[in-house]
Amino acid sequence: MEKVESSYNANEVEESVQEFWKREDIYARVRSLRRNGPPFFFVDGPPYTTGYIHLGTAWNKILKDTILRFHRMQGRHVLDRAGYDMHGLPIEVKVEHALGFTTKKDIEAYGIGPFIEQCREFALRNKDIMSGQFRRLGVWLDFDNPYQTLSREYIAAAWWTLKRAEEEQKLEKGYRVVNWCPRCETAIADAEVEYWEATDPSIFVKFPVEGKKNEYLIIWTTTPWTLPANIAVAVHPSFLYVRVSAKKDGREEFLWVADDLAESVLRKGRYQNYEITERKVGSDLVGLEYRSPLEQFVPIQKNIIHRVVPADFVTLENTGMVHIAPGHGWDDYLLGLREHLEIFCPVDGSGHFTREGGKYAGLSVKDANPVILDDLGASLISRGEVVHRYGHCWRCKKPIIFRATEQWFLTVSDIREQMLAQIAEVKWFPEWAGSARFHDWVKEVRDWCISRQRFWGIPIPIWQCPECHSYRVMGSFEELEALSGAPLLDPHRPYVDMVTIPCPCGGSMRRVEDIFDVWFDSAVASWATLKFPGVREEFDQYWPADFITEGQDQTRGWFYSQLGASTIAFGRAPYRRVLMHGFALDAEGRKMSKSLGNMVSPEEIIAQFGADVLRLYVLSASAPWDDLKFNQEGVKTVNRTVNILWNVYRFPLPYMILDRFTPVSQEGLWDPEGLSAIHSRLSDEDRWILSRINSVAQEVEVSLQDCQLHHASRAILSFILDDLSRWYIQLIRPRMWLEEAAAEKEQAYQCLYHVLRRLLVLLAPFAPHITEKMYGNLRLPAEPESLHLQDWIHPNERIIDQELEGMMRTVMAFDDAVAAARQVGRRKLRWPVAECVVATENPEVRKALMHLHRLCRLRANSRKVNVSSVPWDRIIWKPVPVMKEIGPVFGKDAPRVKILVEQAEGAWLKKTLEAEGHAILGEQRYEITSSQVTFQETMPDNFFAAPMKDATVYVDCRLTPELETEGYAREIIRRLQEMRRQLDLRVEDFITAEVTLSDARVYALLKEEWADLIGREVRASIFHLSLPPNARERSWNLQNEWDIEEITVRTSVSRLD
RNA sequence: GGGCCCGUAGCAUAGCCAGGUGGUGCGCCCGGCUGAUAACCGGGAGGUCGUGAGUCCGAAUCUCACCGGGCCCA
Repeated sequence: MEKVESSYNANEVEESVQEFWKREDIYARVRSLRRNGPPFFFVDGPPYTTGYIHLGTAWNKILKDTILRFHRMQGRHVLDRAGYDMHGLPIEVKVEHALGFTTKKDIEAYGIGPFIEQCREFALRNKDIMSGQFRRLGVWLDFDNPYQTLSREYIAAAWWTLKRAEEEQKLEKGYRVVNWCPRCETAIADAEVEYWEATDPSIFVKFPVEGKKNEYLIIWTTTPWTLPANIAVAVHPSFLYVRVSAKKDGREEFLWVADDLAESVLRKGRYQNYEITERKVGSDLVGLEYRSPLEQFVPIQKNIIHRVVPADFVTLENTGMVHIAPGHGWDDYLLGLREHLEIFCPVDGSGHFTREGGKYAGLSVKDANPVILDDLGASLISRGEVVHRYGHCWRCKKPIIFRATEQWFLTVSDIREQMLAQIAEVKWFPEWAGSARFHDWVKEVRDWCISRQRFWGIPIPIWQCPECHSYRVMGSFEELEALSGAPLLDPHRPYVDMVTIPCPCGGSMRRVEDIFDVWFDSAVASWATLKFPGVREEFDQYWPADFITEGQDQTRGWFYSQLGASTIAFGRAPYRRVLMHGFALDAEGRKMSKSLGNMVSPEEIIAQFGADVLRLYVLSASAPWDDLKFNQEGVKTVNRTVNILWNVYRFPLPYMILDRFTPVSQEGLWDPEGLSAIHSRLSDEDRWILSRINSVAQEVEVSLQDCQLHHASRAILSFILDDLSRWYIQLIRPRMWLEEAAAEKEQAYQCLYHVLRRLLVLLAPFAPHITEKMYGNLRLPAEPESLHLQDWIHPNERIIDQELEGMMRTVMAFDDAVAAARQVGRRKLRWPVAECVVATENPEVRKALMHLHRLCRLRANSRKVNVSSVPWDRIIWKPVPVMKEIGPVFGKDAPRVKILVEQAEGAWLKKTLEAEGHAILGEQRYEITSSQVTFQETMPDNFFAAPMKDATVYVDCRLTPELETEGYAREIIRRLQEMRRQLDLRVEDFITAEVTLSDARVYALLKEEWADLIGREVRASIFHLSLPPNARERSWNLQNEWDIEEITVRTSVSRLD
């Protein structure tokens, strides 16, 4: 053990600890220590390699690290491989930007090979940056050997999984409407669409009914560019529709529209008046044919037979008639299949009209909008704008469109029920994350479009013959190499695209050009991280995962993608327990985002307070599943508590070292059970703190098992602050100062050491640096070098004494009340008082105060602490006449009665009235009743009161010469100690000192009994107490003059060598 | 528009599932302590428990509606 001179400096402590971990390879040693323990298979949700971490990312890893450290200490062999998500559009977009590209054509011109090399380099570089940031948080995952979605072994797992899907007949090629990003020129999954408000045209258009003059169907749309692809109009079969005759600009028209909406539609179209000429339910309109208003601009439209079709999804909004373009909408597409409509999609991958788009060919859909509006001419009966939520590509943030294209799907809608059943098998924290939230999401799943028309990703291992159109799925590189007869050097594009397979039909199979949706990458993480299918043993031994934890946004993301892929491949969920955590928000409860400029960087907080404080803050500030509102004050508060912990730790060290203290040990190892032999001989406060540390251990253990990290961390923080620092340390300080060897001092050392060692174990998962630093200094030479090589210590329930803890709570309350009463009586705590009386009717309070009498006297600095029943018999009850009652009863005698009441003996009168309801006063024998008197409680002179729970505390603040003397003595001692400190003396140094008093009376009081004691207390070998004329003239190291209760005191101190 | 979660003093939170005087921390004001000291302790003020209705003898807690925030979806 060594003294710790400096106060807590987070970065100094943490840097030295991290350096120590690195130098001694502690993480590897911990892994090797737990190698043979029961396995705990954790899968790290892979962060995307953006190159920076934000508060939410930090929180995520801190949660993981704390839980994993807890399990390691319990002896579990924790599989803790970190993971990174390294493919996909965000990186492509970054690289495109760096190269100044705007379209896919630019990339193709540049060359896919060089392009993906840049992507790879970007991902690898950022992975390393992020690993460094995670390490600085104290996170112990295997960052030296993370799973990486771009690695060969990882890609092998993805290929294997697709083959499994094919075997299970869950892989399907389909011509379907998908979310499409025109900028990225690729399909994107439902999970990749972000919705926010956007302004679009809002138009009402009339479609001429075939064979009728001036008769029209009216539809509404926000996407004019889909009108060239219109095939049908949908009506609700049971809605009522009307044909109205309306006039505009003198011309009569017949318009079909839903009955309830007719008026608003006609007003929008500025029709002067209208008249209903016919009514029909929707089903009777079905089959009605109409023509496209754009047929002169889109020739193909002339050949299409447009008709009215029924659909349940039609609502009574706008016109009640819905424009259907099966090539441009999901509902439209499904309806098209059912009604055998043509799937017409005249828009290409970049969002431009094809030749089929007629006049609009070459225009982007956005640019086509105004042209189409012009071309509609009189068919456009109203145009406006609408602000609505619209989908955008979550990678490039551009608005998406819907396009019917050929894509590859996993038909997860087939296994919906199976997935729902698996969700119920998983243990969710909190429970509703699974039973409500995830369940509701999976209930609605559609088939998963896994193909993307991009470059940087896992190539989809499907080879197809351009001649006979048959295709084969490659389940492994070996399979491909065997069939193609060529080695596969890199499974990425463009290298893999060069590999061809001979087709039985005589053709040459080529790979389809698509890559996987990146969600498919991470979906296979739980087996890819075990190097499955390349290696089989670990998978058999560990899979499925014991635990994963991610943010609530991952419900639709990783929780789902893993479940889908795993249910297909293995028929079950790939995880057993899932903690869904919240989002990091700013102090106003808003989402942190770059555009709002309210991002909090973990690095800033670490620079100021250190990683341990950040960890404890995020873990204690809110329940893991609630959103975390970041609050700087909260961080400061945690920092204060950590600082106190440091002070609590360094305070006893000088004394322990001075006394050559050695903790109880067995074979050189500290013995956690070592105090049991002397437990019954320990003082109350010792047994209490031992009980408390076990109670806290119990709470921490139970809370951690239940993912209640906030409860666990708060219990520890409050133990440090309230129990250890504010109470136990204060109580045992006098014992530490004893000069001679004494059992009570030794016991205080033992107990404090025990509590600190236990606390370190509890706190290690939460704050791994500071605890490691403290452990390094407290450990015995034969013990492991690192705290993290120690086992978790389970609470010892035999040591927990609920009754004692309850009694101590009462004493703490008493302590507060005494301080309050003293404050009223203006008597400082340093000045002893003669007596404290606690008036109570609560037997528990009485028992606590009697039982812990010594502590009460010590804390109150009182000669006596007595317990009384209520009312305290020295309370003076001053009778106060109630004239409103007395007046009417006694009439003109009232003044006389008033005086009699005021002069009556209060205690007697109160007791009599309470017992009999009336009392007789004076020679005239006036009969007084309860309602005519109230009693004012007054205390004996010099007593001051303060309330505590179920009791009142009375403190006698009167000074006697004896008390006064001690008070002055304490004041002088304190100032001499202050001077020792100013001189920077060590605890063991001796001094010579002189105290000169301006007041002869006080001098006389002190001289007699206190001079020696003052000298001893301040470790003065030579000590003089004097009056001014007698002060010795000599030179001192330090001289001070003080004003103590109106007496001038000169103190002089020199160090004695 | 739908699902889930959250809304308690200036700020952050406990209590809510199993209804019965609303706790705690920070900040603020006042005081104290000083052999942990660029620390620490006590006291005080401060609350329509988002709003409104309902159930009940009794609602922060249960129910419904609405408002605000978050995540997800359409």
